[in-house]
Amino acid sequence: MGKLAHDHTAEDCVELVTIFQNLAKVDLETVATLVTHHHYKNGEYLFSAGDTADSLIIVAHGQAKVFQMSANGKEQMLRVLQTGDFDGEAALFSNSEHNSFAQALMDTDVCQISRQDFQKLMQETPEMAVNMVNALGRRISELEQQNTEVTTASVESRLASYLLETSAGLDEEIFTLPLKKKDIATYLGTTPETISRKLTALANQGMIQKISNNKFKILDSDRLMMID
Amino acid sequence: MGKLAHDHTAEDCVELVTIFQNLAKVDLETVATLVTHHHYKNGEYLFSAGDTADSLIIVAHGQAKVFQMSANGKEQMLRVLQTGDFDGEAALFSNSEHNSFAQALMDTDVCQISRQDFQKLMQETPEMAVNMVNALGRRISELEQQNTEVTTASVESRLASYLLETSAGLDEEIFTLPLKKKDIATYLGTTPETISRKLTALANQGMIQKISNNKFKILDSDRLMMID
DNA sequence: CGCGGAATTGATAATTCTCAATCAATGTGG
DNA sequence: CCACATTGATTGAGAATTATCAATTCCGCG
Repeated sequence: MGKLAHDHTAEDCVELVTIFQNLAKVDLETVATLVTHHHYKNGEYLFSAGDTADSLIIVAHGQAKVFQMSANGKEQMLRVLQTGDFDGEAALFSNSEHNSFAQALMDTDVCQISRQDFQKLMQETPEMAVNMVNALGRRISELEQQNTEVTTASVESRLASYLLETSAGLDEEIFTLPLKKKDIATYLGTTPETISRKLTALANQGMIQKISNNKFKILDSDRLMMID
Repeated sequence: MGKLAHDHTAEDCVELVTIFQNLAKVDLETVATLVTHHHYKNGEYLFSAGDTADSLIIVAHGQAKVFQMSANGKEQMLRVLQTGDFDGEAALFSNSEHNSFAQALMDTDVCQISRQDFQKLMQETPEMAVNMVNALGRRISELEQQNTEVTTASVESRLASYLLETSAGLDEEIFTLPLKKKDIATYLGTTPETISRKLTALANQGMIQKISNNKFKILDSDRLMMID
């Protein structure tokens, strides 16, 4: 019944993910038995709006975009789930449906725990609940930050922040944008055309370098931060 | 040492507040012993940026606005704490400073629990931690919703939503906006002038009625919801 | 090699901001 | 209780940013 020790994906789930950090070894083993994992190829859906939302979904490796569909059929980007990020909705509210979509942007490994198991886990492992509270708190800060930016800063400034965030934590000088311009646009609250123009503007001002369509190099991060 | 049974404010704290709901009677009594309470008059500050953030702050009665100060000295509204709402920052992250201000908008009663006590409470009362996770989850949903609106909808639409939210849950036909136009403006990501004009526009279209400067009446909530 | 989605570019329109002036409301001290 | 000061709200006119619509162009892929 138990997972094998060489089941790397299951290990990733409990090791990589912040909400499972600082847990006692026993608890980690418990978690491992409750977790199932799935693989998604680029473009496949982790879940869709209307699906029953009955489990916590954690990205063990890869990237997935989470977006909503508005009444007129337009996509609204919510966020990109990176390795270690999770989608909370399902685990938090009882018997709800997903109101958003999640789609893999590359080959992606996902861990899942059913809401029931997860709630029990929190009851039995307060450490775990505290971790969860911290993770949610961090997400709230992010969202408040993002809200402030959207209501305050110009598109050029928001785009600059986005480039800095996206490139952060990468060793590589040159980085690839995971999203299409259309998605970046709805994420930043603007249009693909404006993204195009502003990227060109930033390049002309010597702050970034366009390598290809979706590959860029940051040339002057200080100046990017100062925009607006 | 224990609180008296007639200490209404302390009771309010544990009874009104969602994160203390569904707790066993014993736990409620524990909570009551850990809580201190304070009263603030209109305009007084609950905390300021730079203050040590070492306790969870819960509004037992009244209203307070939470805002940040940008580099150039402009206020950016973050949210209005209503009765039962809390400011999490302090309780969640260790030894941090407040990066925002909270100011009472009317006579306001506040309950406080030190972070230390609150963390211990979560460890010992998993129910409590689960409540907290739920509360934070709800806040995340709100913020995501708000984000989507700001990036998607016109000012007129956002203002309409704001009016509907603000008036919701009030029996009274006529309601008073708790915030000054300046604050509503930064909250919605626009300017006081635009707020003024859009309110006039909504009134001209017969969707709302201006009673006075900050008193309004919703005439056609259906149409308000449909804007944009 | 050519098809098709994505990106770019251009021209124009719409929304919202900014700045400035005026007006209203609120509170204060004599 | 009134004149004055102060702060907030409104209105107008012009400017700026960004959206929209349309036309190419680019690029990956079968």
